[in-house]
Amino acid sequence: MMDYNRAVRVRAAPAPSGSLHVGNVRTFLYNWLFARHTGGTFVLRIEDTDVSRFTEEAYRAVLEDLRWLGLDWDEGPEVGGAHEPYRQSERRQFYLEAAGRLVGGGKAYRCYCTAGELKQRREQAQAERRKPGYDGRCRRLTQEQVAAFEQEGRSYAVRFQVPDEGVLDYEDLVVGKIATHLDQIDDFAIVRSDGAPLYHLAVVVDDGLMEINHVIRGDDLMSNTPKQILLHEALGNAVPAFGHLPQVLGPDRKPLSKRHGSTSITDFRAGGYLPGALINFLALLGWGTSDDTLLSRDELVDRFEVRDVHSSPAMFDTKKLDWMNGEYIRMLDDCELAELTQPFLAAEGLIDQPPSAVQAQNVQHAAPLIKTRMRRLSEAPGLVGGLFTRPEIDPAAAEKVLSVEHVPELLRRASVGLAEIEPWGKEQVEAALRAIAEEMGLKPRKAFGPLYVAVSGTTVSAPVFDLIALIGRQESLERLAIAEQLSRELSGAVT
RNA sequence: GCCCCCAUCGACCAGCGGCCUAGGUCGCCACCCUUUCAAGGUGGAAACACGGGUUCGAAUCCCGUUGGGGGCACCA
Repeated sequence: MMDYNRAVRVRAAPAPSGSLHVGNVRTFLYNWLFARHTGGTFVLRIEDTDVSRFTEEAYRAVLEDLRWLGLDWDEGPEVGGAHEPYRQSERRQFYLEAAGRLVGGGKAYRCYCTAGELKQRREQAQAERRKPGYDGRCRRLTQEQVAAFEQEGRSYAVRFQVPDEGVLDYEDLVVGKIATHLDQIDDFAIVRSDGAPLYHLAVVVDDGLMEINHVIRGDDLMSNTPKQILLHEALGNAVPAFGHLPQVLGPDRKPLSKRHGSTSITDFRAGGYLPGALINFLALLGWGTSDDTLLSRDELVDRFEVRDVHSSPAMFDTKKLDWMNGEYIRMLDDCELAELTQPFLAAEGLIDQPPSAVQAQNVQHAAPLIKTRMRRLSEAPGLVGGLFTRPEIDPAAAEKVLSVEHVPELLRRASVGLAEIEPWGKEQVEAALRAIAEEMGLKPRKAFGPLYVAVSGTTVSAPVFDLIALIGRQESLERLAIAEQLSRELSGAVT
């Protein structure tokens, strides 16, 4: 079927506009999987030709995101390679040289139309229901007209001359056979009138120079492909194979974008997602096998085939990601989980950064208690916050649980019971409290609910016997006292 | 307006002409377990967009319709 006798060379080509968007990450991931699966080379190239739009900070964010995700590149910024540099802003000479060759060879020409003229003609064309692209007028300029423009010092852009008719077709790696009528494509600009090389030129020159032989990218770029094939041919490059990935959709079935909320890697990281889970999830968006859904990086690499990638768009389903992230959290051992949880506790001010020895110890104890209860690391503070600081009692929980008639009595007895325990430990705490529940003839649910509120401030948290044991006798008794007081007020008022 | 792409449960994936009374996973519902909440276990509801062909036979191939998306820049 598909023949990879050439060593595969693919690239990720982000425009550095800050933390990466998950949609782009999926594209990069597929390239990466393809390279790793075939033993090929994964190149990272930064597409920052439009210098005014991009910052150094955004550039670093991109590298940082890729590293966090574990998508390592074989050639590119900071690792080097045979085709340096890997930032387009530093490769201008190559583009200009290529543009010169194209003009010299009669494959491209100077266009003296101004932005204003172009805009006006475009609008007129649209008004007349004609296609809005460039009309090719500067192609037919006479010697005299050119001389006149040059005389008045008018600046020019460089346009690629596209054949007026004919059909260009290619076999798309994921979509299949694609045919384009060349009359649909107008003479597109490859160098701006201020001398800045444009996207199409830069991409084609770089893909040629870097010997990229498989271009896998979003299908929003699909209609660019004929243009780029034409450019490759004009430049004498080996034309790479192209594959176009469908968009990742938001819950409203529109392409996923900022307005859907958190879509950048930074957001997911801050939201408590693990890179492995995100990778696993993204890989399955548009590609998959029937049997397994939890796939390690190696398994993904092993099974991934570009030809199995879907040509239909997929929706980004946060629910499934959350579930999967929970699965990945459960695969962590307690030490790893404690380590990963620390920043989230610190962010809530529950522990110091770095944590004190006691705090670190407590986080370690907390890990097994929260492991099965979390889908995202950011949920840790809500589950075990009470371990580090005395929580506010949630009014709703108090109203619901503490206002019940038997509760003051229950909490008082619990205090007495806990005061007498010797030695202090989880088993003893549990035994004592269960004994009290039995004495009072209370079902576990009724008996322990108020304890949760007293200790955690809410009815939802890590198991309460563990919490009490970890918090210690002194602090536990104080919290019980506070809750008992509140309970007296509430139950008195209510009944 | 013109060009291009897409179409299986709510979602993701399996299905490559008979094994499909359409399978798995998430989510949802119910039950079990249970100190809350989870996790775990068991079971359940839930889809081939529509219309024509081709074929002995179509979710699978072809053509239309409808619906969705993308593109038509001196952005990338």
